[in-house]
Amino acid sequence: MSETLLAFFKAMADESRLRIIGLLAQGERSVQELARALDLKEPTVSHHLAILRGLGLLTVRAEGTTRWHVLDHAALEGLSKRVLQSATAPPPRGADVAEDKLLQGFVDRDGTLKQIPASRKKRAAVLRWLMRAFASGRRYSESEINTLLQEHHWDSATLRRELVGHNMLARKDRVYWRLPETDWKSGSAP
Amino acid sequence: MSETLLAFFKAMADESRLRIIGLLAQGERSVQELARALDLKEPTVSHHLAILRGLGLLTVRAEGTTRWHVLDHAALEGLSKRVLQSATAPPPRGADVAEDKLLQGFVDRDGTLKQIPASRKKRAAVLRWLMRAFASGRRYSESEINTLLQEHHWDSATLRRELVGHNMLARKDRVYWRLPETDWKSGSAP
DNA sequence: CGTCTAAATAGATGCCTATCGAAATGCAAG
DNA sequence: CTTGCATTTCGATAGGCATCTATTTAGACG
Repeated sequence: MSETLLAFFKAMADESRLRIIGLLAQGERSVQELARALDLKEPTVSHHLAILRGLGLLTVRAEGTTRWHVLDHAALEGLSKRVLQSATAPPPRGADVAEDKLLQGFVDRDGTLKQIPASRKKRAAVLRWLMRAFASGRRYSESEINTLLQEHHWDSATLRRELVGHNMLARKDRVYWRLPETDWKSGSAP
Repeated sequence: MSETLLAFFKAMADESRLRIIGLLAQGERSVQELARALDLKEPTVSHHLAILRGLGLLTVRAEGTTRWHVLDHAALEGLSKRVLQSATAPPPRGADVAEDKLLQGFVDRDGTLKQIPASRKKRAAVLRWLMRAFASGRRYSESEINTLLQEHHWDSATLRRELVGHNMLARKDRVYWRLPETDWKSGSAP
């Protein structure tokens, strides 16, 4: 998934390949034609075409010894849409593998917390996930905290109390801040 | 325009920067935090942040000596949309500067030919633009020609005849092919 | 002003890859 | 089978860029 993202951007991050895409969007072209149009040698063009083929962006048709390449508009559009969606997606879930499955039960794909888990262990996992919204070293007002939490669940007050109870957030006066992750184990039950 | 496109893809074509974007999508982070999270040195992170700032993707807030960076979601989404639109756009008009203005009067943004120009000079310009759909060296059946032309105008028959009359397409039996551009000047009136 | 910390800049190094020439492959035609 | 052409594969080179160390700038605090 994420590999495709990187691969896609790397493929598009080259001027020659962008120009090739432009030409192949207009119609079929042979390697020769492309080489002449771009002022490159055939091996170079072949190299670029291989990369674009690897992403499934091209359709090839052999006619004798020459190969006619053309852009697969649908493939490009599809790939782009998927890439953009994941690139501009709202707060993504963690890269952890262990917790991820657990979270999928309680967190919607758009980042909405469907329900606050009753089980202490599961609740802790969800709270850890919520902590991704808070940077360490920064101080937050209570209203800031609520705004951030409400993006995931309506009951920001409960979540805020839970976070403090699990030693993930600390509070003094009306100011909150993130505690180091090493403290999170020794939570006193709320 | 096209520079922005390349710059955007180059900026996104790096794993470290993608991870930085991921982190800054969740909330504010300092350079230190990012360096620790990514296992990189501060100068490296600083370098990446400068590139992302250059594209206007980040918002920075100074607090003492530390700078809190955060992703500007709107900017990313806007840039992405624009980039994708131009990357997946239908048959683009020429890179010529001279003809381009002329074409804008007859060709819609989506590539539809609104009207076949009556003036011979303007008609020739439009026909030249249509020829971008045809590769040299390839042979086309009449139905292929019609299919390609109908993407731009319903009256493919007239367009086909005009293209032959202007020495842009040649015809023998029922097969058509593109003529070299040097022939296009000496058109015998249809 | 001197010191401490956070970040930016400068300069050096190493990896990745776009590009090329040369050689190999594949296909068509005599 | 041999010849010829279009393309791919191979190996080498060079330029770009991510990353590092070392240094400089800038703010906070006494």
